[in-house]
Amino acid sequence: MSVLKVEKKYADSIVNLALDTLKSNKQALVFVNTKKSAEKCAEEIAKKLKQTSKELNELSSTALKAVQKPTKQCRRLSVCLEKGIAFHHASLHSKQKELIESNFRQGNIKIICCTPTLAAGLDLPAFRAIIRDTKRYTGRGMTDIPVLEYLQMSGRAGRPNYDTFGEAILVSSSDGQKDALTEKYVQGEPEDIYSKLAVEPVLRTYLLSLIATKVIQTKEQILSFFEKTFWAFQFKDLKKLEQTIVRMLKLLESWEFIQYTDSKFRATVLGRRIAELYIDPFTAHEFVVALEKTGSKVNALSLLQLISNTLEMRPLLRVKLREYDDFQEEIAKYDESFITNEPSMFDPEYDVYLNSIKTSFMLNEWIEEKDDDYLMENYDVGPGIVRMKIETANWLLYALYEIARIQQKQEILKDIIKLKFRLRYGVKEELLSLLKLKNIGRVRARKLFKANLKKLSDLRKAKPEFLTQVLGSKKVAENILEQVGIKNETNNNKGQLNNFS
DNA sequence: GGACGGTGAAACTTCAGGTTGCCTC
DNA sequence: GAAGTTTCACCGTCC
Repeated sequence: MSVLKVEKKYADSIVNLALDTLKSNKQALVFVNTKKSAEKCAEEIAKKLKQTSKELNELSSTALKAVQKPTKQCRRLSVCLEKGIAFHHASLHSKQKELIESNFRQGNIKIICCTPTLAAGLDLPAFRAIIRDTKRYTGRGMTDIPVLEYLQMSGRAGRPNYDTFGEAILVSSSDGQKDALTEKYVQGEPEDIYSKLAVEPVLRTYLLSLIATKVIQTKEQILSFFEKTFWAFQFKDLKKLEQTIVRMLKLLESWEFIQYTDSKFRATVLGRRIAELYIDPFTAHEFVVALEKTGSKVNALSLLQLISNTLEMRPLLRVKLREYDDFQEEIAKYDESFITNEPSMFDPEYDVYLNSIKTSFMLNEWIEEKDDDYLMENYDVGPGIVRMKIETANWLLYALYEIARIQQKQEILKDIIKLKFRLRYGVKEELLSLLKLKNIGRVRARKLFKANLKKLSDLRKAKPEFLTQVLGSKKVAENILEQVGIKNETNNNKGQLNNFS
């Protein structure tokens, strides 16, 4: 085995490795364990570099403009990109992530400092994979990452079409640690894979799904089906397995998602729909209970908190220590809005409840048209996470809509649809009618509204020059006029247009 | 004496991630 | 566990 010599110009060995990689005109991925570390690491490397280019300047400014109002995260990224260095983690806007990935493939970006996002799935090979951290925070303090994950990361080294080999570098801080890391990761065996079927949310979801699709109907069929799974193979204790399944079946029955008649389990109408929606039956049950409770007294925040308090929305935004008192006060203030039961302050679930409140507040600010910069400053949440939460929330709202429809809760349906639209576009209710137009999002709609163009009929009467001035683009203005013009002529979708306003 | 500002050490706080899932209302 | 952030004690300066 040959020894790699790297010039120790700086105290930071990652910086040295990065510079060495650049010197040999290669690319590297640096894996670290927090988002903050990824950003810091990229900055440290970028600081040591002088050269930049026209392409990089353009890249830097494109990344900065990925969202309407750049966040501090966007600015940091932009500075790094000027030197051909990037960081990559889940908080980045998907546009920025794609930009980084494609420019790394093209060779414009030389080094990416990243969290494990880039380790799995995405095919983004580099000559070097530098693994700085092998420990990560997991609820119970710092723990070693699994060997499997180390293999994922080191597997990024070596580009099939460019290099005949690659280098995976595991960084240690002492000789003692070096030996321990070598033994555990380099020479160690990956962990066994465990079935996830035993996890209750997964089990109850599949159980309901199998019954709903009539794959299994009798108790015997159900047991024999699960006996053939990997879970049973691993778990071995069939008696206990049976107990768990029976308990789940009782639960699904008590929630009225399945019925037991003529020795057969059958899904109810509601149960079948829930299986199709693919949400956790527990979440569905929470929704059913909430709908029973509310009547028609709901607002956007009520619904947002209801869906935020589900397993599907996790991981939730975390209430930080210094925010603790604030959020407790907020709960008291908005108490009437919240449909879900507040756990006791001594209940371990209480923190989760507070987190659900924070998450729903963030989403509520989004539909009050707060921008990414504001959300970053006030909720410490990046554009990428915001979009992810919105998408999940949208899916859950659709599920809630379907459950409300089946349960004949007509009065709430309109509220849910309205909220879905507001969430998707991030707007107040007053903009909804303008959003029916293509090429009009939250920003342009707000511009139009401010210019007193509040309805489609206002747009029809507007002068093209004025519209151009308001929107700042002649092309968009013409396009909008065309859209309202066409709608005017066909004259058959007035009902649809007014549906949500 | 007291307000103010700078400094560094101690104390405190925080920490990864789309498994995919729905449909266009 | 380690990096980043806040708090706090201490000191010197100025009014």
